[in-house]
Amino acid sequence: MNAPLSLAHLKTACSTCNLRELCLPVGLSHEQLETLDELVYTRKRLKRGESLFRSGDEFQSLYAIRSGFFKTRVATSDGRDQVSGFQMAGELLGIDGIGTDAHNCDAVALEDSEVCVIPYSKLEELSRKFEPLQHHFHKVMSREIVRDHGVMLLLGSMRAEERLAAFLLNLSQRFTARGYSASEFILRMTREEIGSYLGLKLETVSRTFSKFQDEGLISVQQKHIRITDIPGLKKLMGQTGTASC
Amino acid sequence: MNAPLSLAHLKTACSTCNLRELCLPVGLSHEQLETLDELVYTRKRLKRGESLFRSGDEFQSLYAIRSGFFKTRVATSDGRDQVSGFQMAGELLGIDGIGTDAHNCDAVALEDSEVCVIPYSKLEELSRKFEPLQHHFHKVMSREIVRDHGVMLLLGSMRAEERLAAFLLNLSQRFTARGYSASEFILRMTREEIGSYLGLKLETVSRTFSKFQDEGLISVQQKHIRITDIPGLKKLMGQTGTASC
DNA sequence: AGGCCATTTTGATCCATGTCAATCGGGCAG
DNA sequence: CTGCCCGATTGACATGGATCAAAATGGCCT
Repeated sequence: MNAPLSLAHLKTACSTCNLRELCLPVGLSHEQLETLDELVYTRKRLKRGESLFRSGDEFQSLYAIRSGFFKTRVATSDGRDQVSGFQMAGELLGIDGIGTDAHNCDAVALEDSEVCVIPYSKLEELSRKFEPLQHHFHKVMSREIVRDHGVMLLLGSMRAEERLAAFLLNLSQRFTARGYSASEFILRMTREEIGSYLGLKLETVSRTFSKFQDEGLISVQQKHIRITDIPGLKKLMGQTGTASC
Repeated sequence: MNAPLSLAHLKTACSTCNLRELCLPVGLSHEQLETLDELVYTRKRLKRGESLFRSGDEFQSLYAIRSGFFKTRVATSDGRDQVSGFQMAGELLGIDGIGTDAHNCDAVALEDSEVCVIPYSKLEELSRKFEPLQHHFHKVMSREIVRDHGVMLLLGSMRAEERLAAFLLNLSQRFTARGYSASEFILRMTREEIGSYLGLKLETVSRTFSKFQDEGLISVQQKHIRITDIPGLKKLMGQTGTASC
């Protein structure tokens, strides 16, 4: 009776999660990590297409992605909307809700996914007791702001080709950080969602992918992407590129 | 000898600052406020055109604007840059630096200004002891993220007229919150800076202002703006507009 | 007070991307 | 296995905003 219980505990523990180097616990010692384990009571599974939360929902928890892929989407009052980000394993969803106690965007699973539910009040409580957690949480929020500034830069001053190149390189880098191939991956989102994120129409995204292919930079087949010339893509966006996006 | 000292203290105290309803102390009781007073040791004055910090500078402190007007500016590695925001009294500068321990943008005074220097380590320390401060600081960061999403929406899906309308309405609202006129104000930034922020060229900004004037929505004379038809501007951006920008 | 230079305004033209439309292709349900 | 349907591709054309250019305005420094 003891063994199964501790096993169950093990399954939801940050201290044994293989994403701990990417997620909230990053940089904490093993002992510190165990303190964190009390943070996550529940997990939640979502099927492709399901929403984790929607704009207007009461804010209660943050969510750490354990597996899967999400998009977040913001909307204007007149019905237009736009993808504000794509999130993968180890990344945090829901921060937008803290400021107003209600979520300000929709988070939608783009494939079957699983998230760890982090009650926000608990996170605040723990991070008051526990300096490294506080510090790291602040860093996560700050980096989100810096990332957003990168997207603003992209939307405000880059041409379609540069936007797509930046987008692909960013995905590549994030896949690399997760131990996947830097040059070959499956796009979980549609051309329309990419376009929405990058401030382009889906036709422009499609055409630009084709153009990259003609130029030997990538090979595309529907959602399957292989980057064949990473330096070439980087050059396209004016050297080494921005840190974020 | 005692009196001058306490007077000097009074001058830098959050508890007596007339911006306390807009700044970090918002929503705190008077007693709680006095705890906050130990946060701000120094103020700093800047002349128009001076930088408060630059991208790459070591991150040490946040800055609360006491008076004046700032822009922040992010840059790509290939030299392009873009205004990422305009900040006025009561708003916080420097949050971008937390994530990497270095600033990621430049903050430039657009008029002679004064800021309160908030040592970040002190803020973390105090907000561990002091729950309402922690909570409010998190809210400030979260709202910054939501604001950025609003700008992304604007850059990604609005036309020039809508962007300008949103920009003017946002300024109007923020001036109102500070007790100034909602309909009449001085633009502290140039057309080029407005254009940079909104992803437009300065000529487009100028033309669109002229168009608004022809349509009776505003009257412009160089940097002096008077909004004569607020509902008209709102209608232009598809009803009541986004919360942020 | 005067003059200079930055900023703004306005005009003419161009081009990147949007729009509209048709076809194609692959994955999934039955 | 087959057909259907959603998403992707490609083409033709339209257009909003960029670009290039010139003139006007006003703030600021001497």
